[in-house]
Order: sequence, then structure tokens, then C-alpha cells
Amino acid sequence: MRALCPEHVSANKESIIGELVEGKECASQLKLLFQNPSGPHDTTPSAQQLVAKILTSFTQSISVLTSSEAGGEILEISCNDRRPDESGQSRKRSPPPAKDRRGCYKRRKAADTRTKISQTMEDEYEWRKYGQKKILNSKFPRSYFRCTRKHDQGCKAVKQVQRREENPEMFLTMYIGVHTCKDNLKAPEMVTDSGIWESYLAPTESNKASNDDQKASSSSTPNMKQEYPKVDTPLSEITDNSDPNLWPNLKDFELLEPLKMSDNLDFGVDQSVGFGTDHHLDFEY
DNA sequence: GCGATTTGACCTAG
DNA sequence: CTAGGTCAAATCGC
Repeated sequence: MRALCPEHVSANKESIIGELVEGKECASQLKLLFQNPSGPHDTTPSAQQLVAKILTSFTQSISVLTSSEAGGEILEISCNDRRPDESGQSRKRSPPPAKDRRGCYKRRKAADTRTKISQTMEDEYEWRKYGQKKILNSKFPRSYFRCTRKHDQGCKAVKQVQRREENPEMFLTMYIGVHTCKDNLKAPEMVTDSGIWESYLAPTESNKASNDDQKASSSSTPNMKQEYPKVDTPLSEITDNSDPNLWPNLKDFELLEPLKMSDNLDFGVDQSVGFGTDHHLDFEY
């Protein structure tokens, strides 16, 4: 979709930049604070205050970005449709030979995709798992879900969920395609909802990793379906995605997480992921 | 018995 | 040829 109109983008961009600049300044102060912990405490904000401010900046930025999307569509920062023919129509290969065994299979790629990171693989949609795959160089398998309304209404939305290697409590969810179904709940937008911070610390007990990779993933699947209108939208980061290097990038970023957040602040750490990768904030219009 | 999930096979893009 | 996405038979759970 990348439907951001230029006017919106430029207006929002300024606002976002302002927020990010402020966040950056706070981060710089925080850095100084770490380098010189014995500095003047009465004149500089505490680490917690700075972290809170940084998070606020990110939140505001995300909020602006998200709200700029009409109709609650998920935000896409730096879209992926770099290729003109991403519709998949112009596949070089000849159509499947219509073998008897497996049906006409068409790999969907470069469709409308968004990525989010959250503490839970749940969201406000109903999904049905249709596959799981071990991914090369990844400790955890990737799970594949499609909209439960696929058969009813031909909804084409699918999502892929993978536990993050460096932080198994977090899930990287890639949404592919948009929901064309009517009643499978509201669109998967996030961040803009008020109260996201409160709702972010969603139950994660079910996410506790077990040692068995395969089990770990599948065992946390169950509530995928029953989970319902609950607006438990876990705070998350929506980013661009079609970049095949995205996930590794995210991983790399996580390695840079130096902060140990205090209890009331720990929600924000992974949110900054999207900003940590330099290519996420490049707007295309 | 039915619907959901698991899992290995199949299929395609790169 | 390989990695990853999808299918569908087998299995599970209610």
C-alpha cells in the first residue's frame, strides 16, 4: 500500500523528526550518565527519566506514523515493493504443472507485508496455523498462520511468527497481505491505541521457552485462535520488511541492547528495534 | 465426529 | 541445489 500521501508524509516527518531528535538527545544524556555515573545528579535527569523520555519520543513517533495511515492500516515504514512487478504476476516460472498430489501452490512474496515485534504472538485476529518450518541459522522454527476466514471469505492475510533468537520471550511477526474478511476483528494496527503501555505487559507466561525448539513454538500457539476481541495489542514495532536482511538486522540490533530496564520500564526495550536499523526510517513516496 | 494442529512432503524462487 | 513457503494426511483434543 505505501499509501502515504506526500503532504501527510512531510508534515508528519517533521513531527517525527522532532520526536526522534529529542529522543536522541536524551539517549546522549543517558550515555553520558553511564560513562560518568558519579556526575551531578541534581542537575541531570535520572537514567530512568531519560529512558522514559526516549521511549516517549519513540512512542510519539510511532503514533504519528501510525495515525497517518488512513483506515487503520498498519504502518509501513519504508515499504518493500521495490520491485515494480511485485504482484507476483510475472513469475518467470511456468504455472504449476497441476500435479495430482498437492494443489496449486503459489508462493506469495512481496505482497503487502509488515513486521512487528511483541511479547506475544497473539493479536486481534483469528489465525489458523498451517505450517511450521525450521529456519536455517535460527534456533527457533517459524510458524505460519493464515486467517481463519480464508475459506469463508477468501481472506488472503497470513502471518509468520518466529521467536527471536536473542530474546526468546519476544516474537517477530510478519503480516503478509491485508485482511479482506469483514468480521475477523479490527485491523491489526497497534501503537495508536491509547493505553498501549498499560496493555503492553501482556501475559507472557505461555511464552516461556522450553528447551525443545519445536515444542517451544507450537506449545505457545494454542491461544492463537480463541484469543479474541481483546485489545491486548501488545506494543510492538511495525517496520518494513520485505528486506530479506531485516530479521538478521533485528537480531543484530538486539545485541546492542545495553540497558537493563527497571521493572516499570522494561516494556520499551524491543520497541526501539525498528529505529535501530538504519533503513527503517526512510520514507518512500 | 469435527475442527484444529502437527509434520513431512511438495513446490518455487533465487 | 538450497532455503523457505505451502499443502494435506495424520494426529490430537473437545
